[in-house]
Amino acid sequence: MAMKVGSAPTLTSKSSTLADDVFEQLRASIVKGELTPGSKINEPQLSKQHGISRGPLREAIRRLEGCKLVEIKPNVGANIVSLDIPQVIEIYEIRESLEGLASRLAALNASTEDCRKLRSLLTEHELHIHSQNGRRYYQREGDLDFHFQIVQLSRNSRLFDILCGQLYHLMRMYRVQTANEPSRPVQAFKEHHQIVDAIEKGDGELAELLMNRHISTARKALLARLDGKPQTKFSENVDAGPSAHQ
Amino acid sequence: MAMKVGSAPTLTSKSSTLADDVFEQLRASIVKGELTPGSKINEPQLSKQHGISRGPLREAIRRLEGCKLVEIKPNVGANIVSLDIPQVIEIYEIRESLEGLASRLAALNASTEDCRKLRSLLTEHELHIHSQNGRRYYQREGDLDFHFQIVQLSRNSRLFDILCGQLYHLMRMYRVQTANEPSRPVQAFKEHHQIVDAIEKGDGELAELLMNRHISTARKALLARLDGKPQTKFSENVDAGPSAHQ
DNA sequence: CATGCGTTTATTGTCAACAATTCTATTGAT
DNA sequence: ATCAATAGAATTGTTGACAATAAACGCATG
Repeated sequence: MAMKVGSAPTLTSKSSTLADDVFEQLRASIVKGELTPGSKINEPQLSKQHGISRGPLREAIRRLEGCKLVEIKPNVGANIVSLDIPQVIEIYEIRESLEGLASRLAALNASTEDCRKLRSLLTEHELHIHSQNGRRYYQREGDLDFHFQIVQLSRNSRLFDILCGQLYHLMRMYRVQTANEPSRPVQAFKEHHQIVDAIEKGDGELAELLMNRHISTARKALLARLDGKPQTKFSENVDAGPSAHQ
Repeated sequence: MAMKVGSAPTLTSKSSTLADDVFEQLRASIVKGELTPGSKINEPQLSKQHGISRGPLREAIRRLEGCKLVEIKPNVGANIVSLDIPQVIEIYEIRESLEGLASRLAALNASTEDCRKLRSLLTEHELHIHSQNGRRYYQREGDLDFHFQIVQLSRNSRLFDILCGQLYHLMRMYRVQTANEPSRPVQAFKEHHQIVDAIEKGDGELAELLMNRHISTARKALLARLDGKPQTKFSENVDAGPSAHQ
């Protein structure tokens, strides 16, 4: 089996509980697609793989349920969630509203130093836009990194929880599922800069409007694809076979 | 009869697990204020009170954590969340965005039958607005019932989860804490009707605008109170004394 | 009298075993 | 051969006990 499921937070870490550790590991595995969407969670198997008992594992699963990464049916078990396009569109609708709000608040709160960091993040992304190998990675993660920063600047902790604690993980998961890098990198990059422009000026309403448009564009692209391929359900292999990889 | 969000599932209920049952009970207790905000959760005590073991109880607590109704610190325990005014303002900001979205979507989706139900709900509320005893109840629960219906009509399941699964419970909790019925019942009532007007016409943008204003008004009222009383932290008695209620 | 330290107690974290339910597959009948 | 019923296996739900950590207490000491 793969020894290193999540990265390495295992340095004499005492202050965290087993349930919390395995929760983060499982969340990473789900988002990366190592746990295939739609597949069933086998508690005895998973507990053995992670070297823990079923007690903490079940608590971790309950946390995953809270993040909407698994769905639990009583007396049946938990399944890794599988997003279809209509559901992703729902998420985009919510992102549109909430990140618009975040941008407006960010424009009111951001210091000049904050804006400088945003710019540097964007210029860093620009370096990777035209390199082919960096393209795949930075178009996926980098985009969400930018949005992550905006949400932080809003200084609304609950807004942060909803977006960064739930929706962004689902977005990453979806993008890994479909191997879907944003289809319009250079245009999105320009829009990011325009949003920072508005934030820099402290123009909250403009920042909100631009962010709304920015996300709305992506949503409409997805909607167009939905009309094209009427029924695209990912990962029909709802199999949790033992030792799928080895 | 107004549909309740999570009412009695106790009819020969076989298909639910102990953890789920006690989760709903605890959520109700927290929202009603029977479990005082800020107080600590004692697992042995609670498990005895509910006649279950600590295993399912801990799973229930983990679900409560997902709803942001308790906060868990490793090796220390879980505390009932205590909302101060800035946090409630954060929630209002999010509601403003999300319920605006919900109203816009509702305007696109609502059938004439849906609108009729909305109207009947409002007329039912009107009956109770002028009766003194009904005032307290319907101004609290009735208001959220209306918003609940709007969210349902949006047909965005994830939006429903966020608002009705998290934020509304926190709102109820806060209103119970402060014994705070909305301060402007008749004006709010009018605004509700205007929102239904817009939904009936299928005017999504207007519905969104009106809902935004509607919630923004409440938020600003809260903000004014914040400036008046600079530091209002509810329930300073962060005590988990034995038999706190009796 | 306050303070720091060691002990005691209580609570949380974890585990392994048991009970209850669901899934699977074999058997038998039509 | 198809379907139903049933027996078996596997998985989930639940429990009580044990270990580890944090809180509470007493005591000695400066």
